[in-house]
Amino acid sequence: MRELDIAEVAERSGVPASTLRYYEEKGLVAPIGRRGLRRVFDAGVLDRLALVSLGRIAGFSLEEITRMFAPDGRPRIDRTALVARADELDQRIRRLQSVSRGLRHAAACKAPSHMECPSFRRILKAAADGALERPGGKKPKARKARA
Amino acid sequence: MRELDIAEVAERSGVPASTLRYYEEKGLVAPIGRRGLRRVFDAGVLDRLALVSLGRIAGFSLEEITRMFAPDGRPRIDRTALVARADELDQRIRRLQSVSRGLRHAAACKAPSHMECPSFRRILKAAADGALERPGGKKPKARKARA
DNA sequence: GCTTGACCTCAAGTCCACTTGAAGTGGCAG
DNA sequence: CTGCCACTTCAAGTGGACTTGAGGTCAAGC
Repeated sequence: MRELDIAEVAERSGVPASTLRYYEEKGLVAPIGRRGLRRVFDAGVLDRLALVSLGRIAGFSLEEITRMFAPDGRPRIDRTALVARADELDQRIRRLQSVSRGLRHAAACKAPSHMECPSFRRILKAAADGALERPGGKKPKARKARA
Repeated sequence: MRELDIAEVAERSGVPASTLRYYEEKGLVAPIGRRGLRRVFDAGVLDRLALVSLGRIAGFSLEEITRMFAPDGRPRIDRTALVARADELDQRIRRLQSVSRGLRHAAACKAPSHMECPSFRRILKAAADGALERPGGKKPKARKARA
């Protein structure tokens, strides 16, 4: 079991030391001890951080991630919740694909105004429709689309 | 050309009046005039807002959106930049797909610890590798992955 | 033993996209 | 003409995720 000091963890994970302290405060990671004042981490923290990273990318808040894989300390996860999240993520992915198509269309379309193009409008709508009700917390935007 | 008051725009777009004022301040939308103090919007603002929404979903900051489709006022867009953005977005989508797979795998995998599973580790790596260098501004996370 | 400087703590600051609140204005129904 | 209240302005507040700064500690090399 390798012991790492905070600078090594920072270097190997790419997560700044200040962030590591912040994560510790939030209960996302924990040093296995101290050498004087200095934190001593187990190399396993790198996996932990990778998991945090995964969660962040998936759109979870730190708070959610904390609850997810560390109610006690083990990476215990509610499998049902995970699948639900994956479903949400897939939904988001589909919208992003719409947006990507929209961007490419906008780049290619010769119409003077993109808004005149039916296919662009359709894409726009597809992307916008999903804009409501975000889980992770990126952009709720519209709660009552049309009265 | 229909004229809308701020409440109508808010209702039809789902964007709160406070946000519309904020957007105006940021140069994202503009009323065509005033009736007394009150803003009067052209119905076209709805398209504009849809475009803003599209941009937000794509991960652009308001600042970027402003520059993108309104250097002067028309929806002038740099097509090359758009394609570049679409490419970035596709890259992001691929990472998200990795994350989705990771979540589903975590939910299904019977290994006591996910970290023991090679396929999970692979997925994790795929997701993490792209975690650097974000455009829109969601999470740069690591600037110097490994020294 | 002394200096060095990486590490520590804690409070405050930053960024982004908004939201909220207080105080004021004025269009329009009655 | 009056009064209501939807609209206005401007300043300040919010929240999440960090970062920064001031001031302090201590392990280690000289």
